[in-house]
Amino acid sequence: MRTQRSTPTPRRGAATLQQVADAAGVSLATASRVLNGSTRTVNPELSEHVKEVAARLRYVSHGPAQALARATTSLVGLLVHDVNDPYFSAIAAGAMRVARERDLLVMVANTYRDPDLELDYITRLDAQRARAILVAGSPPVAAAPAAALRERLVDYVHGGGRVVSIGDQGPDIDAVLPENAAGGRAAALHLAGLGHREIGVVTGPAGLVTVADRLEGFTRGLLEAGGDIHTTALQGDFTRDGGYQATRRLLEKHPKVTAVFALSDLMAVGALAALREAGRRVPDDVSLIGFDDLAICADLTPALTTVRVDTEGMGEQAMRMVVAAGPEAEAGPDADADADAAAGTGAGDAAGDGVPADAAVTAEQRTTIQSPTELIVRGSTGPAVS
Amino acid sequence: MRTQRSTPTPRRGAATLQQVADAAGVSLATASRVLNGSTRTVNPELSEHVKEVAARLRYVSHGPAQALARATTSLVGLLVHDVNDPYFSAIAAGAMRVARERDLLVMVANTYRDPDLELDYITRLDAQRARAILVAGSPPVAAAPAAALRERLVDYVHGGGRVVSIGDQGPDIDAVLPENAAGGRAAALHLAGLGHREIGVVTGPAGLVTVADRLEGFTRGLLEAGGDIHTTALQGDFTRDGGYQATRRLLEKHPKVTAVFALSDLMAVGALAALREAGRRVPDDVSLIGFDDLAICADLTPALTTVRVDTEGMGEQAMRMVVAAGPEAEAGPDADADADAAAGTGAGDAAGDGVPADAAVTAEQRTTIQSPTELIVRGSTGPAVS
DNA sequence: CCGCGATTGGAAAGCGCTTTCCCGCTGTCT
DNA sequence: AGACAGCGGGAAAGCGCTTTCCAATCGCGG
Repeated sequence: MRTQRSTPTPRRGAATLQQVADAAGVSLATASRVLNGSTRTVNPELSEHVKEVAARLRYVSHGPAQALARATTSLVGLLVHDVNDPYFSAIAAGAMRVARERDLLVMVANTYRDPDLELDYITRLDAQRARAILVAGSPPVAAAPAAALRERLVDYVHGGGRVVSIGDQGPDIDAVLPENAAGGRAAALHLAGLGHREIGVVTGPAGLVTVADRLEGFTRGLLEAGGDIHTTALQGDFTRDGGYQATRRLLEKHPKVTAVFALSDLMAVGALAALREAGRRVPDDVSLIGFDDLAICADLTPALTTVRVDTEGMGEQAMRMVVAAGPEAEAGPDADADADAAAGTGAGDAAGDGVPADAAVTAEQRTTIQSPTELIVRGSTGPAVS
Repeated sequence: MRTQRSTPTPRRGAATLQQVADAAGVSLATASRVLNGSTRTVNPELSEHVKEVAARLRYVSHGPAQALARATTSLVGLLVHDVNDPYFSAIAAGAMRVARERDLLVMVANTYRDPDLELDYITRLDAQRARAILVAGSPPVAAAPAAALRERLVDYVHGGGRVVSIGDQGPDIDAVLPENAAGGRAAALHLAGLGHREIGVVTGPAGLVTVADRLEGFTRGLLEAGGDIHTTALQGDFTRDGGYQATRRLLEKHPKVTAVFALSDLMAVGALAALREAGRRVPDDVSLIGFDDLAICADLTPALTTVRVDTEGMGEQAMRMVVAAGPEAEAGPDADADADAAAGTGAGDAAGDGVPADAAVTAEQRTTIQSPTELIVRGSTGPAVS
């Protein structure tokens, strides 16, 4: 019961290449060459004719079929904890800008920080044969899920995919890394410089690499600053409400703090609310400093002093890495020569007891890019008063 | 290694169903039935065995191939002006939640309000055979591009796709519509009730349906409230900076305003900055009211009075509509019996002359859902002082 | 004038998977 | 008992497109 090759089936909807070819009186091969790039050349007139016919028939290429035949797609996946969090939406925006330039479509997956969901999404993206996957945000806190994630990603890479993470996912995964430690250090020096000696730290879940790094830098900065500085750390969710709650507890437990360092701006927003609620004026009674420099920071009252992270830029970088690695050959080992120039952080600091090595390229030959952070002083920090 | 000589091609990367079938000693058909749902049943033991083999071989189904064979995908597109705008990221988050429930992957396209980009993205999504497309945000301001967009969408629908817009895209497109007019009216009544008689309106680009609707409701509300109220409208981009600029101009041109209505919260944030800069205290000197109820509103100083729009809910609704229409019943004209049950809107409509009919289903049989808005009174509005 | 490489169009072999038939078995109904 | 549904498994025909090969055709030098 098979119809001849004239017109297979007038399926509902789009015209097929075959139909275009028939209508134009050329072969399938020629139509394909005309309509979807090819190395082969086609007679200009013929080509024009085919294009006209295609337009008339409203032909739209069939992505899945192309993907099958070409063994590659133009889809990339983006894993974020929550698109609705400005930190991640900025990354997404950056990534999408580059994707657009490269004619890629990006599938965004909201993981809600659920490790199972992350794994599941990776599989789904893999199933779609996404050309690459961008992973934004810290890995799961628990060791087991984090390892599972890494393993799954490595698998995907072995399967021919590319992965770049924004934030560290471990030694196997290429990454663009915000200089969280440097930023934390800058925050510490700023606060110490203002004379604060009783500092509250509103942190996110211990175990989040982002949290650990920022904290580590902060601690180091405090040490560097010298003086007798006392800190109290309280932990909350890495959200506005987490910051609010943690700050409330902080004030209860340790009412004498003259400064609060919130490990993210979102938390700082919550902290600000808690501070205000407790009757503390910012920055007169208590200074507040955040981290990330979300767009809203400048419009808070007082404007929030914070550490700027180039979120959008990181998204762009990550997407660029992911696509650059297409036909390109491996770059030489000198490619990272620029990284260290950035900040005078701890270039030669071998002191490290707690200091994690900040090598730009590990033995495994993974590629990483540092994204600088910068202290932005606004109105929420001021001299300490006791 | 584990490669059998019987397998077609040990391609780089993933195992194919064929390889799994061979390794499990069953036919391709059986493997398919086991691993990817089917109506047909398979012997439990055999099934288990195939699954084991598949797991061992790390088989991951090939989406594009499935799409080709099944003539349908599990991809849906989401068109937004800018993911980085909290209004849209909230919609995206809502849509993704539902997508996740339905095992759909969503491809997000950032259009930057560029009509050409929108068209292009629709084509690209169509090419991927996206099962549906969600369009968020007002259509282009200019008539021609707007019409082109609509036409392209209708085309896509005729090709078998589903489209739902969030915000009105014209009479051909199913939509979930925020009750912008009602919200505008509520804002007007609130302000009028507080005694304001000189009101500044900070609007977005004339022509944006969203802007027009909110404005229309506002004007109507003012009329309803009666009294001798004077308004001055200034226009800016639909962004924070647009609000800032417009407000500056407003204050220059009309310094006596005692209240400002910003047509979006983002604009209100800018307005707040401009007001503060001009030395006006909010709400003592000037009341300020926004629209949308972004998460940040409550944390501004003063907390922003605004009209709540259930952005995330709209995203969910839209995605639900898009997938609900799955079975593709088509059926006779009786199939829609359920629709009207939703709201007691205008069962016996007929009435309207000037009033835009808010029928749930137009003659064209498109489906729309209203998403209610709600006035949220916070600290940025207060009694008028003269 | 003929042979030869260069072009350019077409036929056809897949890409990996779904699904329709078809076939051999059992179990059941007369 | 014989016929017949019902069930579980396999062979094979595509889905729409890319990409080898092949086969003409054309231009030219010998």
